[in-house]
Amino acid sequence: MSTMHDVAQRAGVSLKTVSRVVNGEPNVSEQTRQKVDAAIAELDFRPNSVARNLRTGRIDLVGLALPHLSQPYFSSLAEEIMREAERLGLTVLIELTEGDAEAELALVREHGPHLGGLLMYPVGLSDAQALTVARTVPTVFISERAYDAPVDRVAMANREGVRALVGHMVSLGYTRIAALGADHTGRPERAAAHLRLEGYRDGLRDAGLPYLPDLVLEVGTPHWNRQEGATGMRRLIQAGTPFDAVVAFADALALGALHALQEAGVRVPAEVAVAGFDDTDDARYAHPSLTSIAPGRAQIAREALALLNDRMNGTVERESGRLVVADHQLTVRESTLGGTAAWGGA
Amino acid sequence: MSTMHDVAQRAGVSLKTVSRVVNGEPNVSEQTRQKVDAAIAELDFRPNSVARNLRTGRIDLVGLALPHLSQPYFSSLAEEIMREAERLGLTVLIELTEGDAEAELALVREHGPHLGGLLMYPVGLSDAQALTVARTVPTVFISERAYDAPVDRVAMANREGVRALVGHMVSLGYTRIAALGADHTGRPERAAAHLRLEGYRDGLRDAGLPYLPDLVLEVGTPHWNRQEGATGMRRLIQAGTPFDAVVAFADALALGALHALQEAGVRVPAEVAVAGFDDTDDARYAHPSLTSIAPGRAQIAREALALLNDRMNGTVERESGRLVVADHQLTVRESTLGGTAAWGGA
DNA sequence: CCGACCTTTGACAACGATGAACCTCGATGC
DNA sequence: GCATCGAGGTTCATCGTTGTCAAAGGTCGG
Repeated sequence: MSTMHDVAQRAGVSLKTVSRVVNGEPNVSEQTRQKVDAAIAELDFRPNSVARNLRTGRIDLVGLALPHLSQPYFSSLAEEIMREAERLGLTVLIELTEGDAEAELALVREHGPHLGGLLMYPVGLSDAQALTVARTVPTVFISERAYDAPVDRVAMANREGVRALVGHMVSLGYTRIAALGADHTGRPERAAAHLRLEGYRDGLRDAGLPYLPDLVLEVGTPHWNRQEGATGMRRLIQAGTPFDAVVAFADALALGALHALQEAGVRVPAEVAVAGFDDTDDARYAHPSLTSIAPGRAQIAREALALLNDRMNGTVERESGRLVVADHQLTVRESTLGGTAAWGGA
Repeated sequence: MSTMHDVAQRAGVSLKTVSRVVNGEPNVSEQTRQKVDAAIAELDFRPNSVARNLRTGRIDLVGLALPHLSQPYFSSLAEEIMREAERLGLTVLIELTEGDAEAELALVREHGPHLGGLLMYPVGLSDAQALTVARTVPTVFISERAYDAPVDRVAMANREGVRALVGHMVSLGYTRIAALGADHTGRPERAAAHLRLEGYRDGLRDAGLPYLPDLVLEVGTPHWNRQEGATGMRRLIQAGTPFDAVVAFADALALGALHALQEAGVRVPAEVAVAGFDDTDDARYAHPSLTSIAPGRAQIAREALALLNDRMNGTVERESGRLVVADHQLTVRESTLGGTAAWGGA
């Protein structure tokens, strides 16, 4: 590797002048600039970012702390964030927390000081711990849970999204709409479930439909997965409570429900309509393809990095909290329409 | 952040002595060591890795270059590698190449010099380019394609795995076994398809069964996905060629095939058995759950990092090539047995 | 023609750590 | 008693950049 020193020598100028050219600083004559540029090209010089970071104290490395990578939502979120970060000239370092508060904190202790900023999808963090994290390194949380602390957060339109889903069902004439994925424990880390249930109630209220507790299905584990969806659906079918639509709080739940319904010989959407939330690839490729709420992943990535950029540049008050809620979009597919689109279609 | 200087002052020793303690170098009295350790603890000092890297020229950051993160195989591979790397005290920097040779090279040009090592799942790289990459930064490729260049590579047991699948089918009494996912273009980046087809032939030969071209289904795009699997399967069904089993070269293809079969009213596994390759989560949760070959992801991660470690430490000849093929494991599930296990079960 | 002022450039220290070389001091060998 | 040795410690230069400051040279108004 050639260094700035080599370039300076070759161009017959001082080190500092090369630095000026590289960083596009003013007060360099056009002639000098060209000489330096030529030398840079000839030597294939690239500034050593390690040395630069040491000198400036700035680091263009931002951490991305996620519980897992294997769940589609997280891997696609990571992809979006990496793409957006590249556009901003930032490098993303992904860290896995396993959804464990201890690991979340350890990560920040360990890597925090060497990161320029941090995007975190927290799971176990308490209000106080979230603040601790944000004080260690410029941080933006991507989380459905509201923190009682002055921290930045980007969230999905949980409530509005489900409300739109219910509205969609109503507009198609369905009236006995089940909710799948509720949580009644009130645990703060299940905030997404709570908000989505609120959205469900909003939707019913909009339509003047009654809220029927028998149609609200709780699921077990905190991970919304297909098995939980199938189990919940089977419970409803066996209970014999009549219903003509299912709004699941996650695509995985909806896919499980879909399976349980087909298993029971119920035709979707002819007899029962189903919709999910997240707009994962699995939803698109399901059979029938699944109506879902696209939570604006790209926007979440963009906004989160924008907020983080502000913090890294110090252009925002230190102990302040901002909230951005991404736009949602209703994506209608076969599971609520019964159209003739081929399997795997849009 | 406190620096080594602060620690030295607090412990009443010189900077270098602190450095010795931190790095576990010899020639420090027990007494001094304790004083320094105490000071480190009190100040919560952590060595600035940026400065250290600058001085030593060593970096504990290894790149992981993958085409995507959204495909389950890659995200779970990434998880395994990150876990293993942590055990080795290495940090992993994930980079997305989109499967583009240009991007793969650009990445190496751009980040290569700042990485201690690189694990790459190459897609577009030619033999010569692979060598260029390996010369820029210590590199281990994770790839099914053999490179005609002295580079390290870790691969799956493509051929053996499919051979085992065919053997499994045969042992269950199936005799007209279709292969789904073949490639006849001969393009080197489709090496996995070629090897798996070889394994298919091996399996037939083992059993004394004839190779019937009509049962070998090529699929379109280079990405093995569900749609391609479904399309291929439909083609075979329509052709009317009798078959009683399908060995798909990827789980995604198998899932698509499963769908096409069910769509056509064919019962799996009662009428036709289906198996895949990769042992993804989707295979486990499919209905019926899918028999598959587990390619030894954990082992791949472990071996790849072991090879890379050697290179980073220079304990292996510079221009040399080593090959590790991971063990495969046949994972039998409902799609070939028709057992009574509940949907979503193991 | 002089000082004020601006532009262009360079010398030098600094970021925080580590490696090389050197110093000190008590113990050891002959 | 003197050279030698090794443990324990220090000092100083250095990695490759950027920030600070000052010097050199030019322009311009008075």
